[in-house]
Amino acid sequence: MVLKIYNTMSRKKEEFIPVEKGKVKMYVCGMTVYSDAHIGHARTYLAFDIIRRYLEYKGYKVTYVQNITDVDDKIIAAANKKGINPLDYSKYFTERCLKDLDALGIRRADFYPKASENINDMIEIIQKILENGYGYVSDGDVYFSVEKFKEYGRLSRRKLEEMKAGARIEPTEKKRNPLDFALWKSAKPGEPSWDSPWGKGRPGWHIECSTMSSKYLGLPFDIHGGGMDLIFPHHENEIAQAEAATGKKFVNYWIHVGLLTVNKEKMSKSLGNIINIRDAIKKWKPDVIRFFFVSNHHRSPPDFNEKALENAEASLKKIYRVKQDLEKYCKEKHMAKSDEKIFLSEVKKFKNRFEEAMDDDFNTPRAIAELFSFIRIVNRYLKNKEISSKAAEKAYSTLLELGKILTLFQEKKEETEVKEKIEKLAKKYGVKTKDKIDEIIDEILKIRENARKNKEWVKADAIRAELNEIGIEIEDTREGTRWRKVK
RNA sequence: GGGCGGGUAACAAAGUGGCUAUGUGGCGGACUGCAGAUCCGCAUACGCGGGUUCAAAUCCCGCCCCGCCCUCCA
Repeated sequence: MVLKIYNTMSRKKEEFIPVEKGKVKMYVCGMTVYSDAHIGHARTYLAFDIIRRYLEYKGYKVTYVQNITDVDDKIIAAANKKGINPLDYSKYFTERCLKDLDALGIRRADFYPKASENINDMIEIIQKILENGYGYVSDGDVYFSVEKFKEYGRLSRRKLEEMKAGARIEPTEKKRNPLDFALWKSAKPGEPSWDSPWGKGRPGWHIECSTMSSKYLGLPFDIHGGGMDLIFPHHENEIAQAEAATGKKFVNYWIHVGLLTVNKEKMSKSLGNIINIRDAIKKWKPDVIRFFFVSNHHRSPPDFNEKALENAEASLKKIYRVKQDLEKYCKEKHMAKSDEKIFLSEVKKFKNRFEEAMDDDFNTPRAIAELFSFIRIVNRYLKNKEISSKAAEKAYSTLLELGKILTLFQEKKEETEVKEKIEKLAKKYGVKTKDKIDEIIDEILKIRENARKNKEWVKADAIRAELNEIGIEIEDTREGTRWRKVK
């Protein structure tokens, strides 16, 4: 099966062919670290985490680089305001932001190069740009001359003349063309600065990505990504710089993810509606937030709102239930009632359809739809106990394998916490505590079973409610009471 | 003003020139002390107006509306 990726450069889905067979090199624009990571960051980095997971699933060896912008106007402003050294300030937030993403269950990239640690490489690239005639020095600053780069505007589909017309850019005497952008900024008091052939200063924003991506991945590399908002000017400028300096093609596939809104509004500082990851996970579990994002296609803009998250939570529960049911079924040593070839072919079919969806520009909502269709089939077979435990295991392993691509099933069970609560409950009902949680639960259910036999409904219902509270779902069936852990 | 992307049932969200998307919610049924889960079935769609076609929500044209970018931004 062929993987197709929607390439912003061509605005088409293209067959994916890596530069080097069996390997994928991807670079995603990372965070500017001056405050906590927010759910917009989460949306983007989760999307690329899943892209990376799927590429790995397809057998590619993926090298994933994400930069850290730790030298920047906003960082300097924020740090100076608090009287902290800007580099210390950004160092603090680098750790914090990465931990925020950890907390959400987003896998870390392979490399996190920092702007402040790659200044020399940036200077070299700027020198090459100057040597090749694409830039100029102006009073300690260095600028890129957009008119010299004939391809300028190709990614964002803009023409230089049109941009000038509607530009809101302040004309600067230092720039020859208002659209020229800074490669190097001369030092101002209170700013971190480095020595350069043009005097003390610091790099412009765009140059770090051109530099670090080519340094870590070589040119051209396969995938470059980021939020939609970065198409212009950031990515446009990155292309100009990298190609002007090296004469090589920069990137083969550009992937841009849709920007998140909150209650249909853009998330921005001015609206004051930025939701930090830290705050979001107080209200919603990480897996719920992840599932919400995965239910949206990466290129469309998801809207973060109460109802949508509740939906995600309910849907997720359904997935956890089959997982638990399959686990139990496998342990119960069932024999096949009839030919289970059909069931096994359904498992295979699910895998194929899932891959088909993911091969189509990483279409996670479609993959989820296939997942739910599969769940219905599994439930049907489980209900009638038609299949052997071995066949169930096949379904189970497939569910886990594919689910993990969508970042499902990665939550560590909060075993100790649950155990404590169960033990408390056991004590209440005079059940002797045992080593295994499962056994304690079984004991408690015996108490409840007795109550039910005596038609002590209040007591029986109370036990059920209490277990539910802990996350244990109770189900009375003809063959007795079953239970499962639901997060 | 220029560029880009959208408008799908109660909500969320895919997709597609004719064949059930999917999940949550709703309704009915099986099951059941109740509840829940599960299964079976049902209902509610494709912004508006034209056109092409045997057939369009899907293609074309026009219109309306929304969002994003053009300034730091994932």
